Amino acid sequence: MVKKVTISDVAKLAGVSKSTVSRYLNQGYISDKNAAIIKKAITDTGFKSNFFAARLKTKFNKLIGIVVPRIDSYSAGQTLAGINEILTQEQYQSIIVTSELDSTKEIQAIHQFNQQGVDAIIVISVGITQEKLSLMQQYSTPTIFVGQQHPDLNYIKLNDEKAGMLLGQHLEQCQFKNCVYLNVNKSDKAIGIERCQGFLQAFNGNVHFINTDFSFEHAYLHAPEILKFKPDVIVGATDNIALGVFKYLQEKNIKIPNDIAVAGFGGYPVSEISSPALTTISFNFKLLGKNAAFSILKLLVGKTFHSCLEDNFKLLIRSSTQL
Amino acid sequence: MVKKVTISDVAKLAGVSKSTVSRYLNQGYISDKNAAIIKKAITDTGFKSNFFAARLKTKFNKLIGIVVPRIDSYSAGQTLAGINEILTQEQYQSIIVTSELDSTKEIQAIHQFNQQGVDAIIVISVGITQEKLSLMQQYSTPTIFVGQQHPDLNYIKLNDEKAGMLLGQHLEQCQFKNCVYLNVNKSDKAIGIERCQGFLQAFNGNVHFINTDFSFEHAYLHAPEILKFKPDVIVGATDNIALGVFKYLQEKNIKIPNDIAVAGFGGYPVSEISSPALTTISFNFKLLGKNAAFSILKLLVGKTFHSCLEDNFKLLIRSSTQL
DNA sequence: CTGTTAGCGCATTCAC
DNA sequence: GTGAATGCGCTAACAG
Repeated sequence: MVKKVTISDVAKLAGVSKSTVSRYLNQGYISDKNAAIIKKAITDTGFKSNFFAARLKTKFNKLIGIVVPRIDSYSAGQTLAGINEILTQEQYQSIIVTSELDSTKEIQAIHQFNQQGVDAIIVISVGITQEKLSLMQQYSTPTIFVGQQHPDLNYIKLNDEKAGMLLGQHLEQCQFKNCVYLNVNKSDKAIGIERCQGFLQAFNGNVHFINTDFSFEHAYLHAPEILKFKPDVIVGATDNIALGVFKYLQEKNIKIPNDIAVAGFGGYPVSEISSPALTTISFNFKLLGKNAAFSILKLLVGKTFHSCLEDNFKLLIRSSTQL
Repeated sequence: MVKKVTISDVAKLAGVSKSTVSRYLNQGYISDKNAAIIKKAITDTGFKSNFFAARLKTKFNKLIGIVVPRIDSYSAGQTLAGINEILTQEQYQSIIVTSELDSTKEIQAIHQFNQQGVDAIIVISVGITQEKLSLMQQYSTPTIFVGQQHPDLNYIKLNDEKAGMLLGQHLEQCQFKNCVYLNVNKSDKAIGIERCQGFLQAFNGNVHFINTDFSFEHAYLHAPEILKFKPDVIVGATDNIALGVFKYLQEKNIKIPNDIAVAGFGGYPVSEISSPALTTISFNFKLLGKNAAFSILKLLVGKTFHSCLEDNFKLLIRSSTQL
């Protein structure tokens, strides 16, 4: 068992002082000769800087806390991948905590990260509450909210309202008249309200609402209620919701789109495989994640950051709405 | 900005020594009187224990390093969710690093975690190499490999050989005679070799091999090569691979399963939505993740841990192989 | 450009 | 039970 190799070991091997090694590590001035020697010593010893020790000294740790609703969802995975791509290339690391779609847990996580002294926090939020706003006033750790917006917060999110309009327009053009919209809880303002309102602005037919959670299963189980409204089109607030309905309709031998059309939001890859393929608004979550990471890095170096709504999405018209 | 309040500030306010405060923080023996005083002093000052300082000292920090091939894949997401569920309830935190399916990066990550002084490491591995084996001998941080096996390592994985046999048996029973097996690189021993060999043990027809990476796109693009073999059944080493072929076959108007049957491994939810639904071996990745977390916690408290192959999977016979 | 000297904030002996 | 002393591994002055 090899014991941990510290900066002293490297210094000893290289025949220089610890500080010189430290300088090498932190772009200080050192001679080319020593740089080469140290470099070799580092690879020979397998040294890796202990960031906890570094942190203790510098108060700057290259550590980002990330709060995410769930880790096993497509959108979260994509967003995290985007964040991770940027953070990694900037040598940052991240600690991920899941909120399990629970606002209280989200708050706890933010709290915790602040105490632990991460450099910054990215919150993929399930909704902004009053409690969260006052929490943010207490703390000074740079924090950015992803997916939800509020004027008092740093945020970056997709323009859900516009996305909703985009799909609404399409279904309006298809001349559908009677829609069932499977929504999510309104505490998720972005999806539950903005997206939906955008849709209503563009779609002129009747719209009935049914509430679901985010899951495929829930949508599937509650699908029977939908048919009471005799819709000609069903919209899921996410692709998973839409596909849950899909499964039900197929089992009932109801033809899509001939009997009932279906559309969703998300652009999950699975929407392409379903048969018929699902019309959806395809969001670029990975890019959203990248931009969130870029933004937090800006904030971290004291640059100003402007909260924004992104347009990284497009309407994919597929067979599930085309006769 | 608020000035940093340290344990000394608390001690001063409480009129005791730093050690006493430290003891209060770490369930050491202190008088009830002092405990009360310190408690008050802590809330008054708004003191938060500096996690990094504590860690530097104790070397035991409830922090687990996780290496994962990609964060935006179904299997990784599920496994991480399982790991996370257990770790969270035990108050552990995790740092996740992606290897991008690259063995070299996986090694770097292991290296880094060792040096950073995480308590333990979980590696969702892309394959065991000689270099990795010798690396593990150098370090003493409890480490467990998930998804790949080697007698010299702590590992936990699904029994890929058995899974391969299970699907092989089914296709044999269906009396298919000419199979194209879309495999992955053999450096992934679990999927590239074990799973495949299990299949070959049970399936008696001809088998032609084509190599793919893990992606839907790659499989789709290389699908034309498959038809040269005029197969009656196509097997993807993962569901994504199978579904990439799916898309191609559908575009070519080749009927599944009538013209060619298709099957995969994984049990990704999307396999249920495809049309026809995909016959697959459904793995319980979440349970695998949970068990990995349980195992690492055992290792952490010095209990013995036995590497094992798990049978958390089942054959889902669906329309893609049933005439 | 480099080595020496101090701590960062905390946990942990060890005396008392 | 409690306080003084001692580093954890590293960075940051400070001379040289």
